[in-house]
Amino acid sequence: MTQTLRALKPPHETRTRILDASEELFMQHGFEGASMRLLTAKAGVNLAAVNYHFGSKDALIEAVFRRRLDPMNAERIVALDRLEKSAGGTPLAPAEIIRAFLRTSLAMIEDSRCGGRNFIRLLGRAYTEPSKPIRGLIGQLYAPVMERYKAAFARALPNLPGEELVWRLHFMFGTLSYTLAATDTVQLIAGCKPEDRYDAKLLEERLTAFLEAGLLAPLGVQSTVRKAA
Amino acid sequence: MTQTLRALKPPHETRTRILDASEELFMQHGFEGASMRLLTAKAGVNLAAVNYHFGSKDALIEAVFRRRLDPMNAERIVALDRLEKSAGGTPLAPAEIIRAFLRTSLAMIEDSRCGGRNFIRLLGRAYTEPSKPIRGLIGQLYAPVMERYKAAFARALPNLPGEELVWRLHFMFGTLSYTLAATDTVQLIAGCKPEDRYDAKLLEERLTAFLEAGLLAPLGVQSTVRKAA
DNA sequence: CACCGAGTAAAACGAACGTTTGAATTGTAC
DNA sequence: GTACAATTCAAACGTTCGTTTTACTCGGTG
Repeated sequence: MTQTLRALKPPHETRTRILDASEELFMQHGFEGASMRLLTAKAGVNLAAVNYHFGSKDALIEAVFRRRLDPMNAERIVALDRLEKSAGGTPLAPAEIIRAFLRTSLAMIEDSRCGGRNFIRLLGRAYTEPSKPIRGLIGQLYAPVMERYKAAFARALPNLPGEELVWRLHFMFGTLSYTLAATDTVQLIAGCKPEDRYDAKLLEERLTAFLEAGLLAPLGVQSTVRKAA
Repeated sequence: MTQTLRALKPPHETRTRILDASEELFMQHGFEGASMRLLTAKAGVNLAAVNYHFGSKDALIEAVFRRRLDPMNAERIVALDRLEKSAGGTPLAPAEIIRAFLRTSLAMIEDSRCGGRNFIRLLGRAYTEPSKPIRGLIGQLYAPVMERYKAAFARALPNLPGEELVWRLHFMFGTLSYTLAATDTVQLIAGCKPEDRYDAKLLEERLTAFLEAGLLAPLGVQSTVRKAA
C-alpha cells in the first residue's frame, strides 16, 4: 500500500522542483548571484527546504550537476563502446568519435521543456567558474569520459603526437562548451536569427566539420621547434 | 611645478593599485565573489577608496576591462590595417588574419608581472558571465573589432557563405577565449606540464594551425540542407 | 486515541555585503 | 603660516546572504 502510494505521488517532488528552478536561475544569475530566497520562491517551496533536502547550497549545486552529468557521461561512454564494437578491430574515423561526444550535449538543447538547454549553458559557465569546489566537481565527473575519449582519439590518430593531441582536445572541448554557453556572442558577431541557434542537427554538422578539420590539421613547425629545444 | 611633481609621483597610484588587485581577485573569485574588503586589503588601500575613485563596484569592473581592452582592440585593428596595407590589393591569407588577432592576446600572457595573464583569464570568464551589464560592456567593447575582422575574413574567403562564416568565427572566438581562460582543463585531459602552458609562440602555432583548419573546413551537407529548406 | 517521523512553515540568527559619513590627514598655492 | 582642495581613514549605515531554530501539519501505525 505504501509502495503504491509512493509510486503515484512522486517521492521527491520538492527536491525536483528545487533542482529545476536552480538549473534555470544558476544559469541566469550564476551560483552566487542566485540566492536561496530566489531559488525557493521560483520553485514555490519554503526557504528552509533546500537546507532540509540537500543540506547546504553547495550540496544543491553538486546535486544539480550530478542529476544531468552522470547520465550524460555514462551515455557518452556507452556510445563510444557501441562504436568500437561495431567497428570490430578497424580504427574509428575521428568524425565518428566527435559526433559520439557531441550528440549527448546537442540532444539536451532540444529539450522541449528547456531544462536541458539551461543545463548545457550552465555547464559551459562552470568550466570557467573560479570556485574551486565546483571546478573540482566538474573535473571529477568528467575525468573518466575524458580518459576514454582521449584513448579513442589516440587510436584513431596514431601519427599525432600525444602532447599535440592533448592540446587539440582542449581546443575542441573549449569550442564546444563555449559555443553552447555563450549564446549572445553569435549575435555580437552578426545579427544571427535565434531560430536556428538551437537546431541540433545543423549545429552538429557545423561543429563536426569545424572540429574534425582542426583535429586533423597539418602539424606546423612547432613540433620541430620542440624537438630542437 | 605642479606638472613635474605630478610626473614624478604617479598621479593615480591608488587607482592603479586597486585595478591591479581587482584584476587578480576578479579572476580568482569572480566578480561577486571578490568583495570590496578583499580587493582593498590586497591593494593595501582603504575600503572607501574604491567608491571614492571609481564611484561603485560596477564602475570599477568596467574600469578594469577598459584599461586593458581598449588598447588591445585598438592594436588589433591597427594590426589588420597594416596587414592589408602591406598586401596592397591582394587578398590576405586566413592564417595571417588569425595571427593578427591572436597575437594581441598571446602577448599579454607573457606579461612578466602576470597582470596581463590574469586579465586574459578574466576576459575568458567574462564571456560566460551572466551579469547583463558585464555582457553588455564586453559586447560594446568588442563590436568594432569584430566587425572589422569579420569583413577581413569575408574578403579572404569569398566562397564561404556569410552565415557559415559567422558560425566559424564564433567557434574560433570560443576556442581562443576558453583556451586562455580554462587553465585547469588541460591538466584534466592529461597531466600537462604547466611550463609550456604559457609559451606564447608555441601556443600561437598550435592555435593558428587548429583554427585555420577549422575555418577552411570543407562545407558539409548542411548548406544543401539549408538550401533545400 | 495517542504517537511518531517526515515534511512544511514562519521567524530569527550572525555574518558579510556595498556604500556612506564625517573627521583626520595630506599636499599645494598664496 | 593660513587656506583650500584632494585624499585617506575608521566607523557605521541598512540590506541581504546562507543557515538554524521552533512550532505546526499531516498520513500511517500500534
